[in-house]
Amino acid sequence: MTSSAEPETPAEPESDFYRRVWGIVAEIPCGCVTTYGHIAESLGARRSARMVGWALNASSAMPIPCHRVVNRFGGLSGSIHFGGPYVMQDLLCSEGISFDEHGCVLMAEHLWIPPGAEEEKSKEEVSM
DNA sequence: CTCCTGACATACA
DNA sequence: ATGTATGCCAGGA
Repeated sequence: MTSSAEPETPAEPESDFYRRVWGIVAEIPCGCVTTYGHIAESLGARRSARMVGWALNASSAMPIPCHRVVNRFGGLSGSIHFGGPYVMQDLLCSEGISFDEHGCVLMAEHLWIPPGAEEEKSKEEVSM
């Protein structure tokens, strides 16, 4: 290797923010789903929940289970960009995830919280 | 170069 | 409780 070649980062395709999102989404266990807010919160930017969605948009060419990322309502938001919400339902269904009458994921049964987000929260109840 | 939109969430009125 | 407005950052027109 050339001595002046960086070990990595030949050219950051996207912001580190994106990679962070992909890292978390990629950590989502099978049969579980997470929400934009929780991902953003684990990143320390709960206000940037939008950016999380953008990161997923850029992850179209990445091994990121976007179908495991749902909105606060448990609805498959990214399903639209996948070419069909039914495609995702079948995908999630194959992972053992169930849906309700509205076609939303049963977050109460499959909601997964990324590591770090749990520590950040619980700050409003501590002031007891 | 500038403005708006965009796969959401939260806060305030 | 509902609705409107804003925030985040980046990409597209």
